[in-house]
Amino acid sequence: MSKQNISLSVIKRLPKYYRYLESINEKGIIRVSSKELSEITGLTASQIRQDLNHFGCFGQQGYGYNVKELIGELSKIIGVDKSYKIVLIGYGNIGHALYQYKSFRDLGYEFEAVFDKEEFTHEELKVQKIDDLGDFLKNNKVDIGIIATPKTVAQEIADILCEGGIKGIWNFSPVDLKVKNGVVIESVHLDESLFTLTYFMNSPEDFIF
Amino acid sequence: MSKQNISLSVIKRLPKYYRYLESINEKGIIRVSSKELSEITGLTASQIRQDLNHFGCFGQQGYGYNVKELIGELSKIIGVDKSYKIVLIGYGNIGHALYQYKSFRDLGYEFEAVFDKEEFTHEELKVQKIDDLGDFLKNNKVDIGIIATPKTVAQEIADILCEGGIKGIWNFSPVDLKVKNGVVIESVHLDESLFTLTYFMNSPEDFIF
DNA sequence: TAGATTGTTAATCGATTAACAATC
DNA sequence: TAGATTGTTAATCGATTAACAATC
Repeated sequence: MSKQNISLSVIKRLPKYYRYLESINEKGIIRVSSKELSEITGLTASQIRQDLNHFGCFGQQGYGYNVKELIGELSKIIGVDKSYKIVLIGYGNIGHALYQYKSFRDLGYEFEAVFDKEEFTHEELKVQKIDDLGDFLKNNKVDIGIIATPKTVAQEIADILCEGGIKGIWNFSPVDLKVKNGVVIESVHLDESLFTLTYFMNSPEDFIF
Repeated sequence: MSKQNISLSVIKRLPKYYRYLESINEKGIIRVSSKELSEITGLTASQIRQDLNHFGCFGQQGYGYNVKELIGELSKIIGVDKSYKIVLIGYGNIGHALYQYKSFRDLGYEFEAVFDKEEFTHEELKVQKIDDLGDFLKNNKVDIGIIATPKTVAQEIADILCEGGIKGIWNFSPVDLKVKNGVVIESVHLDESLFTLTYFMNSPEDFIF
């Protein structure tokens, strides 16, 4: 039941469970079985039960899972029950979109500061000069750095973030960053996603989803 | 050597190969071995060779792969050698960012029209009313629909897109869309990505990447 | 109690890695 | 030719699915 040895495949499914359970909960449903979850998620009931059992015994024989309770457990497992302090680097198209995205704030992800190449003010938001990032991190405890810069400077920014004691990087630039052990990287490679779509559009015989 | 039976794992790696090869090419490097590719991508040489051999014999014993040639082959396999016509639905934060993103245009992805709840004009771009999407698709051949709407209307939009004969949907709303067979869905679930990051930030012992 | 459904072990399936003959 | 490196088969490893005893 230790957290050790849990595979990436399992972990990547946790947010999906969380999302479906939230939508079930919004409908006012109290309990759900792995079979029912299987039907709406498209995963097998067996896999759902085994995934959850990596973290604990949240169900009850003959009953299934209590929706609210399971959401609570998943929140703790994923860590969305806590709040996180963020710095955003790169206030271009994507950076701007992420900054505006309200859902993340509601979940407890708080933007502490925004940096770009040059300092400027945009609708009451003071965007700071990137040169001041290092100092800012020295004086403020920040958990997550979002990199939404051109790929040419992404690694450089990552280095500053690591040096500043950040715990995780959410990377939107199309490069694979190298960081010291202990810092977590999660990348959103939009180019790769679009290419995957493109591949399948040209391969009508491929029905592996 | 048929395209049948190629697993999703393999296909998801193709864009990565493409990206690394482009960067090697930019450095003016002519040839590359699977061993060298292994070192920069972090994948095993064996896996790289086996992945590529699903699509053809692009290498040469004792030499390796010609960088430009392999890029050309990958372009054809992925389908980035062609151009694609896009409609964007939802011109909010993310929709706006995607519309502005220059790289995609350079690669041959062309925005034919943009739709939102109400029609309006923004910096010379005429955003059309969503009610006109169906008609637009009847009169224009469109390949890809990008959904960047609130989740409440995403499935409804997907239905209109399918009805309109679209081939692929790039979905940014946090739902799993259901479409008729033959239409390809690729979703970018930002919430799931952020949750995965969050999970690992709270699990320092987990070193499975 | 009888029916339902979990938690968990065992069986199957698929993906990755290792090895090496072929050959440039 | 000798060295390097591919393409491909076989071995290993890991993830998914099936099955079922436990039990609510």
